[in-house]
Amino acid sequence: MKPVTLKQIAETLEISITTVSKALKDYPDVSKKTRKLVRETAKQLNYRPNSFAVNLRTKESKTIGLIIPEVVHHFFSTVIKGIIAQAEKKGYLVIILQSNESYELEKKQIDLLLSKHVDGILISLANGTSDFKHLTDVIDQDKPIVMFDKIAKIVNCSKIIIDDRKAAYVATQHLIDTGCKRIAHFRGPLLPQNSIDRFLGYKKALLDNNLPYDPSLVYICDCSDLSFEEGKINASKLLKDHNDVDGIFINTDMVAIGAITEFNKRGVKIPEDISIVGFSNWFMSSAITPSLSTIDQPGYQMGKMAFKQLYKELRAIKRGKEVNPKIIELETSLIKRDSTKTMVSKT
Amino acid sequence: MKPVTLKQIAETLEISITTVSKALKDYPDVSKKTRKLVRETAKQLNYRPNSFAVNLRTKESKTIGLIIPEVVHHFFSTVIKGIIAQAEKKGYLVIILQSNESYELEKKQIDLLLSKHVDGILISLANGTSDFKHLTDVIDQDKPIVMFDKIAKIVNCSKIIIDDRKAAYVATQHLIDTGCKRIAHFRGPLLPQNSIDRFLGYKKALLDNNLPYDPSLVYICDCSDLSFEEGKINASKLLKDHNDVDGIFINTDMVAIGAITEFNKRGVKIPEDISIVGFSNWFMSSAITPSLSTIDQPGYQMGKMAFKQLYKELRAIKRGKEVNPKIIELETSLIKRDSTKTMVSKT
DNA sequence: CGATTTAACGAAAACGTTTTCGATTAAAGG
DNA sequence: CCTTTAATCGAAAACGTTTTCGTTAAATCG
Repeated sequence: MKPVTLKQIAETLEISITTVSKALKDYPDVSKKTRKLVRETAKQLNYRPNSFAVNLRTKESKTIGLIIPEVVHHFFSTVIKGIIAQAEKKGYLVIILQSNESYELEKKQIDLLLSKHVDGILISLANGTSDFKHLTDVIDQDKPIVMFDKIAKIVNCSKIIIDDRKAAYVATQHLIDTGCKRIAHFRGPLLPQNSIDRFLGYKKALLDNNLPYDPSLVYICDCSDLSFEEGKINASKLLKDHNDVDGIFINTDMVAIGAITEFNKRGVKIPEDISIVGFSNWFMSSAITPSLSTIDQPGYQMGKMAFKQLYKELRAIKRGKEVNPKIIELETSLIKRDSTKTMVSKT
Repeated sequence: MKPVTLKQIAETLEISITTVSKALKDYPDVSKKTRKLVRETAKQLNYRPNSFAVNLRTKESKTIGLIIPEVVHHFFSTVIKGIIAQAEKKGYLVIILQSNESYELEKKQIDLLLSKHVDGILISLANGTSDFKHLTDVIDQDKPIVMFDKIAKIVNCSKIIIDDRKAAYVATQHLIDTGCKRIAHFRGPLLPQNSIDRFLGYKKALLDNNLPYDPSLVYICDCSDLSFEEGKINASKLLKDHNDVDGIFINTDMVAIGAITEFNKRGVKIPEDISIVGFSNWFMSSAITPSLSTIDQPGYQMGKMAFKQLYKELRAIKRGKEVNPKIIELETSLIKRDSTKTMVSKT
């Protein structure tokens, strides 16, 4: 029950292995008759090219690696879906690894992927990653790498992102437009770029509207798998520390929903007492009461674009051409729901 | 900048390729000195074994395939996480494919994985799959396959499951114990085994408690990505059709949460008017108000066990031993929350 | 009819590793 | 001093494919 090889086809047809190979790959120097004959017996014997041998010869595996901080996450799994779908279209398979937001793991996994000779790598950085040698190593090996969502500006490779700063600005501006005067921010961890950018967008919106920036109104959360809880905790803290806050821009929908849950429990009315804007447009944000205004973050498209860009570079490298990194910015949009409304009392 | 090979190490050390290979693989017939020497220069030159060549020689890729109906799904992504984590421990990589609940795609993907020569396959079946030749094909090729969650009883391979029937029975019994007399069921699609089993468990619990089984109380939902909406829709229908229902056992937490949202909106009190039990213990079920009683479905452990079993079979096959399929049943548990409470008015 | 082109095929090298088996040398034993 | 044994090493085949380059025979041309 050994798998069928070119050799066996060659033997049953009493021709050479070379001809069989050529026939199957539509080389011009093989007659129509033999070509047809080979094709038929190949199908009959259920021949499958041994991909190991093909890989060795062609030096490519038609496989890419994907490193993601956390698989169990609505946004990321949406990105994964986009990547897989697009890759499959082009005949590529995707090996997924999870960094668990750990720089050490991320490093090991890059190494693992390189040793498995994937053709390219897609990555969204771990929160803790602040050294980038493992990433430049990939580029040095002439393998394309493209980052998405959580990127490092300093690394010279293609990136698929959204304008977190602008989106955060829009979100905060919306709170201001609906009458909020004292706006808090539940931000993400300190390191990742997008968490920084969202904070900066928030800050800039305040200043542009002549509202004072008060650092004590900024709460940090890890955004780990406990982010729902973090939302509740920070909501409690906020109520205790600042009873004059009338709006919050929150780094993530899940944290926002935690906060809403807490506010609901405590009888704080949304948006009458406090308006809230989240981020990412998680589907639950339209389900909760009150429904959550948020920024739509196009995960599926991000995955799609990430692979498309990688594919471009894959082909460029194959042809020996130089690739010049591209930064693709995807559009976001503000989705207005019930957690923000223009209040007469506020205006 | 070509990658370093055994040959280059051999040349710089002026020994044979054979010895280099043996030194790196700790063969006994190589002296400590040369072993050390080889090791050092290998590290120095940053040698990585060419996995393509290794694959070709050893006939294994240390890679497994994973086919899942839908990646963007909390339960499944939890399973994925378990699989990846366990696989990484054993030095295996995971290629993920998504069947989109389509039998045709599933078939193609199995074929794709086989042609890529993965060492084994993990699969959770698409809802539409009712023919199993593509699966038995895998077994015929002497490659292990193990199913999880959505399985086909008829295929002779290992399976990691929960006792859906029992769990559904427990859930329904809990509704009865808390005083419900007329219990509806929002079930999943008609084909997949677990949706059938949950329905049967529901039915059996009714009959065992001398409650009549009324088919008109059973509502079907696709459990696609719209399941939240389905919950709302079915909740509305139920209110219109049967105003005497006092309990619902719902196939999935997400549908249940949709239903709760709808009931909340319409002023139907949970659990006073209607008690609800969901299924899977999605983390949002503890977040919603009222919090949802549900059945805990151990996704991470399921993924872990699935890979472990596959790994066992992988090793058995490698040693030429016969594998006898195993069916592993994971424990579930009823989690009582606020959507079910013993009501004086009901008892 | 001889010379040249064209069509069809095959031999063989190469990809980089693993592993078997034989060869060589030195140490041990008689 | 010769034979046996152990310790090191290397030659070579094999894995299955792709691709270059020759070779042969038939067809074309002047």
